[in-house]
Amino acid sequence: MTRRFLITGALPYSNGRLHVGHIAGAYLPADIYVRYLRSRGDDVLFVCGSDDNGVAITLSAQKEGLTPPEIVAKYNASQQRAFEGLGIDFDVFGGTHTPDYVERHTELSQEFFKSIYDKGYFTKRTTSQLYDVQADRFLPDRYVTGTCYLCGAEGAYGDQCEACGHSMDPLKLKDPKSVFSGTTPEVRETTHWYLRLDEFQEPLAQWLEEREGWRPTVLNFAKGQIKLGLPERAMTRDLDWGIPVPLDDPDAAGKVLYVWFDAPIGYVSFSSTLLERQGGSPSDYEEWWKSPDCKIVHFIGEDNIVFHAIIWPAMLMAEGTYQLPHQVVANSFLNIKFPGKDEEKISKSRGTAVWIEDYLTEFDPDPLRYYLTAIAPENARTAYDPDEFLVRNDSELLATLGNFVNRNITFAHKYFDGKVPEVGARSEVDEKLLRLCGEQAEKVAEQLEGFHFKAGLTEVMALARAGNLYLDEKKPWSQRKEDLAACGTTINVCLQVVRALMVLMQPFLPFSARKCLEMLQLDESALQWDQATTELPAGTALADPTMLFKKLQEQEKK
RNA sequence: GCGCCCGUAGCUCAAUGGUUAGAGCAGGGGACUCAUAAUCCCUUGGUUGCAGGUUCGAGUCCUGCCGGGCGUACCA
Repeated sequence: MTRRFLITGALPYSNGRLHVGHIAGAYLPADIYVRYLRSRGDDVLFVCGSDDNGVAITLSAQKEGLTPPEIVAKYNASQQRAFEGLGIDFDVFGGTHTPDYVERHTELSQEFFKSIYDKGYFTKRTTSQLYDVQADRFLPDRYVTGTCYLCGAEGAYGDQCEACGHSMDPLKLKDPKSVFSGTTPEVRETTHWYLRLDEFQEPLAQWLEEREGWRPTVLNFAKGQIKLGLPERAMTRDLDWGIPVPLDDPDAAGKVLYVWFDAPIGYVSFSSTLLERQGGSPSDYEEWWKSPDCKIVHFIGEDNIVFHAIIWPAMLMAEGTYQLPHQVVANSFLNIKFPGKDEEKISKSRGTAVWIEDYLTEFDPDPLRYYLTAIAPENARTAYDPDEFLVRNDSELLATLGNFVNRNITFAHKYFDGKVPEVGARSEVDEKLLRLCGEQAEKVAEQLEGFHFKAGLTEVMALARAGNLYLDEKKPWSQRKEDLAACGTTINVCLQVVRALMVLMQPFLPFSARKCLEMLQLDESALQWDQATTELPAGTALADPTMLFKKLQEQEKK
């Protein structure tokens, strides 16, 4: 029976380019999973897009001398280039304030909000907040500085004093200044709508308790937050950039939805836009989002756990007609280790990032996909090391996998007229290796079904290693001189392994799998998972060998 | 300060409380030559951060300590 999956990648904020951390965290594992599912014949919708709303967009825009729509367009395009270059192949890459998507997004977000509103899960509340008269805007806590009223340190932020670590009430800060204009803000009253998360504390706790197969990091964090208690959270903001609050109430005038309220709805609205574009009805998204036979899997980074494992499910519970996520897969952050320096966090401002667009000017996508999967921060933080990237490309990816494919294709060309040689009587050694293809296919599948991408990749490499070992045992370069038929059998068996490897590597290394496909002169359907053990007939003509991977380290001559 | 997470070989990572803690890479030695000097075999390497405790049995559970990280801008 065909399974159905709706897979999402966390919406990247459209005020910056993508770096290796983004990819390792959410998008690469999501893409691997999707490619795997598709090769199994499952029905998959793979959805992503940029997160275009919120105060940070307006600030970034200001900083770059652009309008919000301009900065959104700029980075949405940049991100799409990066994804495309890496072969991260979404069915749709929308944007919550991007032309072609914003209309549907607005509509669905407002509907969603109103639905929760009608059910009484919002509290309308008026509070005092600091207001920057000159900049004509309310100040988020983080955008106020002043003197800490607890320790007296200067430069405390409205949400926290970095000197003593205490959280701050921005209204109590001494000598407050707006980060925007530097002027002294005044206190004004403002009204917002707060989501009553407390109403969902019990249902959420219960729901999380029943989750199976979730990573402990996700569950522990979410359960811990719930145990601390879920305060009401304002779901509206005083801002002129975003989705207007859809209420007739005069207090709602000029206000927008909190960016984290509308962002996850982007998954839904992009789905809707996509399905309509494919000739369906805009409401077709309900077959994915509201049908229990479809499994929804969110891939995110660790900073998103609170939203995807608590707030978004709470929103869904409040709205009432959607199903809850089947899985929330979160990776930890990826640190970076530059030569001669200590491991450190990826930081845009300190320039300690490896940008995807930069990477792609120099290297092919698959080596990065390989390396980022091999070091994926699935359980704990790991570090990206540019030198190690080169080493692992040369000594693992190229030497073990690429070389195995290459030596067999080349051998067939040299001694068997560029064709798959006839297979004679197979020995137990031959049979064992052929069996291993199926066994490894099962192991890889099992790991991927459980979201263990790193372990899955290890099993792919294990097959390549077994192939190399087999070659060394059979020594076809010697067999050739003594018994050409036996030699043919050996190469035939190896080419079966090449075919299996092609199928198994496809989710991880799609570009290289395609090269294999071309060398074996097979069509697309050969990449289906169950084709891993389909025998490549003797006599099949092979295309000229092409290198799957390039050597990247400087060769020290000698 | 408080809360949470983490600490396993030089590096990246594994080990439902159950034999002697395992792989890959890197290092050392050897074999081979089809292949991108790739491959294959052998090998070095660990007081599982430290100290206690529970248990027939602890890398795994508990307590304390040390170290790092997160909770806090840019950020997955």
